[in-house]
Amino acid sequence: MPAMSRPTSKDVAHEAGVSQSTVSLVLGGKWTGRVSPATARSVHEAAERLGYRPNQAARNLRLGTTRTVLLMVPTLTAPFFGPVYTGAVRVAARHGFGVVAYVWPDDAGPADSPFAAPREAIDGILASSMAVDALAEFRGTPAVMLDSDPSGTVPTVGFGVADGMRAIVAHLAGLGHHRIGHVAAAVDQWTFRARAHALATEVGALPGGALSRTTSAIEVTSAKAAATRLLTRPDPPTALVCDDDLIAAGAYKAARTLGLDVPSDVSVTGFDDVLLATALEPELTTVALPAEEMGAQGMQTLLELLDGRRPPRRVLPGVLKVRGSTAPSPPPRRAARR
Amino acid sequence: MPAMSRPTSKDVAHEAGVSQSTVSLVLGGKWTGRVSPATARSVHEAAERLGYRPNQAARNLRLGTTRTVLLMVPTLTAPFFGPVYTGAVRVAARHGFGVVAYVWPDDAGPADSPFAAPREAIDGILASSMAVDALAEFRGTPAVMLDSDPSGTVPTVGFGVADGMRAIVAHLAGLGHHRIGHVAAAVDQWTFRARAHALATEVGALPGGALSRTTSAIEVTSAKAAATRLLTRPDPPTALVCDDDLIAAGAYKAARTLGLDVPSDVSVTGFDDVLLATALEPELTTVALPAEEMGAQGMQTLLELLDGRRPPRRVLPGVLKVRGSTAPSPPPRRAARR
DNA sequence: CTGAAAGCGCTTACAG
DNA sequence: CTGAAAGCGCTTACAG
Repeated sequence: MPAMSRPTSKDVAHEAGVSQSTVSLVLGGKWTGRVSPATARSVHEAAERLGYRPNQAARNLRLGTTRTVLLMVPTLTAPFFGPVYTGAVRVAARHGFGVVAYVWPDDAGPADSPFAAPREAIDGILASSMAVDALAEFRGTPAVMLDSDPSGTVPTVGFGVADGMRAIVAHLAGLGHHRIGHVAAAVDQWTFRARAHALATEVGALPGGALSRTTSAIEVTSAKAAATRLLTRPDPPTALVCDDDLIAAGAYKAARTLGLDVPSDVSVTGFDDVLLATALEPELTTVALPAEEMGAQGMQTLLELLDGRRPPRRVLPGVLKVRGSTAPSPPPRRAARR
Repeated sequence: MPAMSRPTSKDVAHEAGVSQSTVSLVLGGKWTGRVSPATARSVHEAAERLGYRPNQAARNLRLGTTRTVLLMVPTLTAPFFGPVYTGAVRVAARHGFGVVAYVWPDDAGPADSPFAAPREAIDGILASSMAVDALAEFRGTPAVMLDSDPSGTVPTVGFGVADGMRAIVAHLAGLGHHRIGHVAAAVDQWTFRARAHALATEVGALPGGALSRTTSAIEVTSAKAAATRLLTRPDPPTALVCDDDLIAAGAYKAARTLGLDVPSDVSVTGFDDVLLATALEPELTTVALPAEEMGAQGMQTLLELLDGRRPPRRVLPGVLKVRGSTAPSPPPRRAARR
């Protein structure tokens, strides 16, 4: 045979001397009692010989389903999304679904063509940490939003972010802190707005509570600068509450550069509990967010949705991990000098 | 209209009072000069009204292409793969391709069904950090391997891993180190075998060079234990070469627990230069691997392959980043006590 | 136990 | 400028 294209089920049928239907039945595993074992074997052999693999596009078209779910995330560079994916895959696999990750928005832009391939050949969408309007162009596709604004009509799985902040403030207050600095993530996501709101509320309710606030990119250099701003104020905070573990790492650097010890001069807390949290010295007090569980429950929710059910809104509690970066508030001191 | 399924181009045609072909032409953007502007407008309006979105499966079947590439990675939890994805997307977007990430092997297992959906409805595969046989079940699909054994027949894009190790050893030797400990990653990947081999060769070529070696999972606790083993030997190394930045973080912890200062008592190096490297104190001397560039060049290579060309093998140099974790070798000392 | 036929929803020559 | 028809490669009733 000369250079030829990929074999189809027709080729297999011809090779095995049977009809296309028989090939489909056999290869689809639905042949017992309908096709003789001998025929089945010869079909398998023919398929093997030809290196046949079914065309998914045809299959999807015929079946009207892809058994594939798209996990839409704003970035794959944050350590948070790996576990989310892993959790989603775990439950998807049990139901014969595949999960594929997709970063949105991407550089391709929607202007290119209204036919953006990977976004459509799917049965459902799991969208993590996005604004609701991200789903606008997917209307009609069943979707579940993760770690996002729960006020919309789309089912969500969220974290108990406010409770997490509450736990941090309670912990800090118990150590005698009441001048708190918030190094907030300069990222326009619901979760960070919720964190800021909860923190402000909690510190406001604290006797003598004083909150200072600045924002930072989720990145060490920027976080160091931001923390430095807070720490060099006239009446500096004794504890820095950071929106993310990576920001906390920047706060450590700021403190050290200013000659302050973590935690005896200044306490630092993070959020997420990624690998970095225990790689740091001292290990970081932070709120662990069950990212993998979020992926799992998100997929669970999506599966229920695809099943025609009305899944409940789910909220996963964050867990405060007290480690070495928080300690009793030091006696009042002057502002550190740069 | 009662509860109905998703509209098709036929529905749009009917709504606009034109034929299916006209709808396809208009919505595909190939209408100028072939369809009157008025007709085109009414098609667009009808499509809008109905919330029409084309069925990708049908489109893919008809066109025989998906303009989608699968990025296969062993995990999404390692910080390395985010940039690889990002780089791949960057060049894919320029060519109208989408990129979708897929972790393999996954829990689904191949036993479930020979028809694994997401793996097939694609034009090509970018497989990162995998054994060659990972591609076995994808035979026929154009593929490029990243950071993998280059000895096979599949085109590859790799890192100059050996040169990176060479640079590390040269740097360390220049500081007077010759007793080197290798905290190797206990991961069966080509890149780590290449690192081990290069390091052994380089240290072997060093006057008085002595290499000790142990392995560790790519994870802080395991790395700490591994580094401790090396550091508590009778004639301990003065420098620890770690296969990964995260392992280096564990080495820091081991040193501190043993009362050793990094870098004055023991130098530590990493590999990769992920965010963590500069979050640590002292900042980590490591070899930066251009992960994003690998993704970009990998996609470039795949595009060439899809184009029927025979792309060259590409190698990207690692760059030694000298930071605070390496210093001149200390005078000989006794083994540290646990 | 096996085959012929229809049809999933597109796109693209081909006619007119 | 517009439409009717074929066909991409499957799967699934339906006949026999």
